[in-house]
Amino acid sequence: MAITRKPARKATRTNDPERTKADIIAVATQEFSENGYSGGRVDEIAERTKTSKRMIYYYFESKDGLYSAVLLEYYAKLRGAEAELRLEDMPPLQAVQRLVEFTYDWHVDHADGVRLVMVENIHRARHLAALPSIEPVNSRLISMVERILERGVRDGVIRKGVTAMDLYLLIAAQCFFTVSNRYTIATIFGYDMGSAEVVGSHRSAIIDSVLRSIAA
Amino acid sequence: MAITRKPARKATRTNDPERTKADIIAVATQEFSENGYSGGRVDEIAERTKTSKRMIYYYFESKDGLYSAVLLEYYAKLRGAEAELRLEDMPPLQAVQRLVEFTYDWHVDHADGVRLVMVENIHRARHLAALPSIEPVNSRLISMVERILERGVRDGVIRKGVTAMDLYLLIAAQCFFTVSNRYTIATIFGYDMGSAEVVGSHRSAIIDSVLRSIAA
DNA sequence: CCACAGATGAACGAACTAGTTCAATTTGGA
DNA sequence: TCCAAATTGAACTAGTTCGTTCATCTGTGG
Repeated sequence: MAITRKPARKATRTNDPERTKADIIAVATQEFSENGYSGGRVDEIAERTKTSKRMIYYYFESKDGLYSAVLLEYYAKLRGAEAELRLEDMPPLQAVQRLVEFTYDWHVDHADGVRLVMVENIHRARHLAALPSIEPVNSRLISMVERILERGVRDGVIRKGVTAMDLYLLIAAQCFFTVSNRYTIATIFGYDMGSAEVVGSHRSAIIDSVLRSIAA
Repeated sequence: MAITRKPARKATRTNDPERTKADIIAVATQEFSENGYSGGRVDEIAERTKTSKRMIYYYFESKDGLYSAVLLEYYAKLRGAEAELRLEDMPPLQAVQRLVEFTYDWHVDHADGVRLVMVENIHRARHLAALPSIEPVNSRLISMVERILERGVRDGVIRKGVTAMDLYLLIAAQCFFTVSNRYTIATIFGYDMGSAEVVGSHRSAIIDSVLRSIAA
């Protein structure tokens, strides 16, 4: 009798822990990226959630635990997106260009994630360091870039002496900065890196710069 | 009798408002850059200062006012350092290289300032925007870069089509990111951008990349 | 030499915030 | 059907934090 007690209603309206957890994390991501870790309010998160503060502590134990869950979720999403890029199958220069395009678009589309990473750096990556299995997964990206560089050098289209880390930092710095420092740049120079025209021209400028930097 | 009452002692030991203010700002800079705006504790600043909390509110009115003063001080220092660069007198490419070197070294040496700018961006430059006379002063830097580019194009050593903003962002992004994301990069990739060897090689890599990007 | 404005210190309070307590409800298995 | 475990809600608390109050001190102009 338990199965079809209220067939007209939804099958499971209450007691949906996964959905509840996901909802909490989504709201918390917004709150922490907007106000930082210390500035983020648990009560505020609770209020904007479909559930209550009690649930936050039930599932995540503490503010710290919730914040860590938010970070983990963010990096999991990023890893997932990167994994879908099949750069190994492309010609070296095209692979690099694709990586720049992806990285640029991804940062622009995930401003809250960028802010989260800023917050985490202010805290000296304290929470991130406590998370299990972060380094090995992301090191795959570096070896992927390494293989692209090797192929490029062999084909004579990429110059020797460029390390994978150099190239990755070159790309990441440009893409990250575009989003991370958007507001101070806009205030100081009156230059809005988020406006439609700038996004277009700046994106090409970065691609151009990266390709020129590694060209044979 | 007032002038030489205690010649053996210091002339003015107490009641030195300028010194007190400077002391407060120095301590506050550390506190805010370490813990963010919300995470920064006024009581903690007061305790580490030679003076008391009462003085903080006496001179700066509020936590907000103190934070704004810290920001203003930081940008004043940066402006001062930039003004001392006499790039106009140098050959174009040498001027660009000098600007990169200066910007890199300056960010590495002012990690607390970099953190402050991150904090300000998380708050969408709210405090910076409220500060008077920020934009005009810093726009001078852009026109300086513009003149270098013009000379470079005229001399045939810099390619056409590079805007001053593109070049400045290229430089600033690399130098800023090196310091701003040091901790997450170290945690995720096991690559310490603050270590002695990396600082050397990474600095050259950035100079190289910038020069290649603008070369004719 | 003295009054007065500027500068300073200690203690206090009102508001906020992370985390808890106590109790109720729902679910699924025996 | 019934019980134990999972899930949820409302009110509460202990500790913190910004900002203030009240009283005092310091240097200088008249």
